[in-house]
Amino acid sequence: MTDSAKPTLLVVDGHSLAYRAFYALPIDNFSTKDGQHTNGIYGFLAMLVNLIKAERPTHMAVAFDTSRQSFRTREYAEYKANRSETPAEFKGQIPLLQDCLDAMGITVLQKEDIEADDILATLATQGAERGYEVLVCSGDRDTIQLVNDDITLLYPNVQGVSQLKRYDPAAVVEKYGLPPAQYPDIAALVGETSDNLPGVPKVGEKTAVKWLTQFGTLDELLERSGEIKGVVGGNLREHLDDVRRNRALNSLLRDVELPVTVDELAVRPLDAQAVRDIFARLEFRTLLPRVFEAAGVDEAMAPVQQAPAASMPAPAEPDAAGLLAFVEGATGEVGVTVVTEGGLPVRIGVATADAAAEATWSDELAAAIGPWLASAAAKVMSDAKPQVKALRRAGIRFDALAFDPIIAGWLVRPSFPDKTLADLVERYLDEKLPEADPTQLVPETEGATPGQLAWFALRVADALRAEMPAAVASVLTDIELPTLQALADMELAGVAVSHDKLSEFSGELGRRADGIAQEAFATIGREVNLGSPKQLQEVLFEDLGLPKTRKTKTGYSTDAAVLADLQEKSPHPFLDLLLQHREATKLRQIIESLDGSIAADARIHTTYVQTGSQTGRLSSTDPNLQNIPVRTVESRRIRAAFEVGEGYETLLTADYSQIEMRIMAHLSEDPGLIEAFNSGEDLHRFVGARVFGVEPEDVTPAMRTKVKAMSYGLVYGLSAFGLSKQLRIEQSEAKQLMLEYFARFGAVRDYLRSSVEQARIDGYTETIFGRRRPFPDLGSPNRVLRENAERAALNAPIQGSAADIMKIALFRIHREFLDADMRSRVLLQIHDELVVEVAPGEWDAAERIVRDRMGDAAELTVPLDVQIGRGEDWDEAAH
DNA sequence: CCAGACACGTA
DNA sequence: CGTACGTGTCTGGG
Repeated sequence: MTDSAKPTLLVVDGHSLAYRAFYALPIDNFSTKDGQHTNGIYGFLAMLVNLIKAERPTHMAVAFDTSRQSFRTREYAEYKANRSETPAEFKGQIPLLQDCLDAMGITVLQKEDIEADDILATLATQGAERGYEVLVCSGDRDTIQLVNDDITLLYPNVQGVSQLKRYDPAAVVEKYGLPPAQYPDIAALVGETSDNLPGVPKVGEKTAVKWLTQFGTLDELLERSGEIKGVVGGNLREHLDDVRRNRALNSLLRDVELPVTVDELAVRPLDAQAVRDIFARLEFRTLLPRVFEAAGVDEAMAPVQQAPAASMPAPAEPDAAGLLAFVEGATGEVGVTVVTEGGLPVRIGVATADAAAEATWSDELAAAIGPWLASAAAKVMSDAKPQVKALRRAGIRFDALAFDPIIAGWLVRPSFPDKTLADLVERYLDEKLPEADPTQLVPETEGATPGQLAWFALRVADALRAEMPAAVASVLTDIELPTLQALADMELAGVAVSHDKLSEFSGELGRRADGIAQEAFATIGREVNLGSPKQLQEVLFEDLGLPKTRKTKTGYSTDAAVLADLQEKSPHPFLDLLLQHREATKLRQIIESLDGSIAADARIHTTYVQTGSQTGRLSSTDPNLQNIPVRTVESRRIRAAFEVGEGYETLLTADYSQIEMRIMAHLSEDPGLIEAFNSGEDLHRFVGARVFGVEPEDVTPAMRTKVKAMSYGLVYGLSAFGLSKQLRIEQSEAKQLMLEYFARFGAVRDYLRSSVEQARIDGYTETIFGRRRPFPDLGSPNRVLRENAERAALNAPIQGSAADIMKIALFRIHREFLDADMRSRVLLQIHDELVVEVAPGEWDAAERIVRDRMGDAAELTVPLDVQIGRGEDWDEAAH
C-alpha cells in the first residue's frame, strides 16, 4: 500500500500495456457484433480498474505513442525498425481506448516525436519532486531507470497484463544486482533486440552486471575496456560505439514539455453517460459496474450534478381554472406531461421556462384544459405518443405538438437513441433528473413531478434544437411529429383478427407438426428436440455423419439454406422432415402469439416504435405486425385472419411498387433506369432486355430472376460473391452479370460510389428530405467494420428516403380522412404498404385519397406507382 | 431471470 | 462476402 498521507500519481504506458493485452486475449472472444475488436481495450481497462482499486491513485495519466516515428528514429534510423507492422486490428482500438479513458475522467497524453515512456519519465520525475508517491506502469523495461524511493514501477511479469510486479529500488537490486539508475547501462551493454539495438556479442545480463560492479560506472568501463580479457573483451572494444548509442537512446527524457502539470492530473469524476455510451458501443457489460465501483461511484446514482434545486420550479397545484390560466398566460411554448395509468390520464403537468403547475386529472379538469390541449398553442412533450393516446381515450385530440425530445434525440443520433427523458437530461443538460428509487417501497428520494418533467422536457428541447441542423429539424417538424399523430390513431384503432380462423389453423398445424416429428424420429431411430440446434447438430453431423456445414460461433449451422444444400449433396429423409417441421411450428408459433395479442375488442393493437430503426423506418412490436408471413400459400391463411371490422365495409391495401429502385433512379439520375420507370414496362423485363441485349418480350424467366436479384441486391451493397450465392451461379457469371448491368446502367454505379465517398467525407448520409445517419466506421482500419459501414451507408439514403415518403403519405392520408369527416382509417403500415379499413360508402373517396397522397408524397424524376387492392380480409385485399 | 446465439418472418 | 427490423426457443450463466 502506498503512503496514504501523500497524494499518489499513477502514470501508465497505454500503448505497451494495451498491446500486451491485445496478444494475451483471444480476439474472437472480444469483438462486437459488428466486428470491432476490443480485446486490447478490454484487457487494458480490466488491468487499470484493478490497479485503481488496489492503489487508489489521486492523480492519473495514460500516455500513448503518436506513431512509430520519434526523435529516436531520427537519431538512429534503425531504432525499432525490426518491428513488424502494428496489426490494424490493434491500431483501430487505440482511439476507442482513449475515448474510454476520457469518459472515465483520466487524462490521455501523447506528443508528436516523443514516446510514451518519455512522457512517463517526465511526469514521474515531476511528481516525485512535488512530493507525490509515484507509480509507473509500463511494459517497457527501460522504465526501470525511473525507480527510486518515490517512484515504483509496476511491470507485467508474465504474458498479459493481469499480474504486475512491483519494482522498488530493492526489488531492482535483487533482480539485476545493481541500483535502478544503472539499469540503462546493463541494457546498453546487452542490447535490446525488440528495439533493434544490438549490444555486445556474447554479453548478457550476468557479464554486464559483473563489469559494472567491477568498474563502478559505464563510462569507466568503456574507458578501461582494454583491461577485459578474452573474446568478450574484444567484442566490447569493437562495439564501444554501439554501447554509447544504446545508452543515449535508452535514456528516457525527463523534461518533455507537456500541456498539463502533475497537479492537473487529479482524477476527474467520470462522465457516467459517456462511459455507458462507449461501453455499450464496445459491448462491455461486466466491466461497466467494475469501472463505476473503482471510481467509487454508485452506478445508479451517476455523478452528474443534480438539477439545481434553486432553478427547478416547485410546481403550483392550481384548480382547473388556475391551470388553464397558467397555460394561457404563457408566452412561448409550454411543456406538457401527462401521467397515465392503464392508458388513461391521471395527472397532468405543464411548465414554462421558469414556472410549473400540475393537477390531478378529472372530468372538470379535462373540460377546462381540453380545448387548450387541442388548440394551436405550441407544446413540447417527451415521448408523446402514449400520452396523446391517453388523451384521445379521454376524448381530447391533442394538437400542435411542436417538439418531442425523444424523437429529436433519435434523429440526432439514430444509432444510439436515448430511451428516456432522464437520458436526454443527462446528455444534453448534464444534469440529473430526480428519480425515485424503484426498489424502495417508500422511496427516500422523490421523483420529479409531472410539472417538473414538463419543465425538463422544455429545457431539453431547447438544448436539442441547438444541435439540430435545419434539415433535421424540418424532418422532425414536417415528417415525424405529424406521423406521430397518425400512429397514435392507428394503434388505438387496431386491426380486427379472427380468433376462430387462427385457432383452427393452429390446431391443424399442431397435429401436422406432431406427425412430422414422429416420422422424423423414425428416420433416425431416436427422439430429439427438433427445436434445439445443439441436439440437431448431434444428429446431423455425428449420428448421420453428414458433411459439416457453415460454421457458427457454437458449432455448425442448421438453418434452412444449409439444410436444403445438404439435401442436395447427401440426401436423407430426416432433412426434409426437419424443414417441414420447422415451417409448421414456426407458423403455429406466429399464430399463437397473434392469438394471444387479440384484445377485448377482438382487435390487435400493435405499438409502432417511431425511433426503432437507424434508417427512419418504423418498427412494430407487441406484436410485430410488420413480419406477418406472406410468401407461401399456407402462410397466407394467417393474413386471411386479419379482417375488416364490425361497422366497416372492406379492407384496402395500397403498396408502392419498387419504391427503392425508383428512389435509386431518382438519386442516380440514370437515364436507362428513369426510362424504365417512365416506359410503363415491367421493371425487371426492361432491365433484363437491356442487360441481355434482347427484346423485352424475349426476356426469359431465368433472365428476369437474375436482373431482379441484381437490382434488389444493389440497394443493399451486394457483392459478386453474394449474388452468385443468391442465384446459385458461378462467381464468374455473377461478376459478368454485374459488369453487363453496370455497362447499361453506369450512373447507378457512379451514384453508389460517390454517395459512400460523400458519407466518408461528411461522416453521415442524408435522405432526400434531410434525415441523417452518422457513419463513424467508414474510415475504420478494421476491414470488416469499414465494409459493413459502407454497405449500410449505401443503403441508408435509399431505405430512409422510402421511409420518409411513406410517412408523408401516411400522415396526409390520415389527416385528409379526418378533415373530410370520414370514418375510414389507416390501420397498418408495413414499410411500403398501408392497410386501410374503409367505412360503408367511402370506398371511392378513400381509394382516391390513398392513391393520390401516396402518389404525390414526393416529387421524383420517376412516378411513384401505387397498387391498390380490396377485400374482406388482408389476404383477399392483397390482389 | 437474463443475455447470447440461432433461426426465421417481413420490407 | 446483402440493408433494416422483432420474436421465439434453447442454452448457459447467475
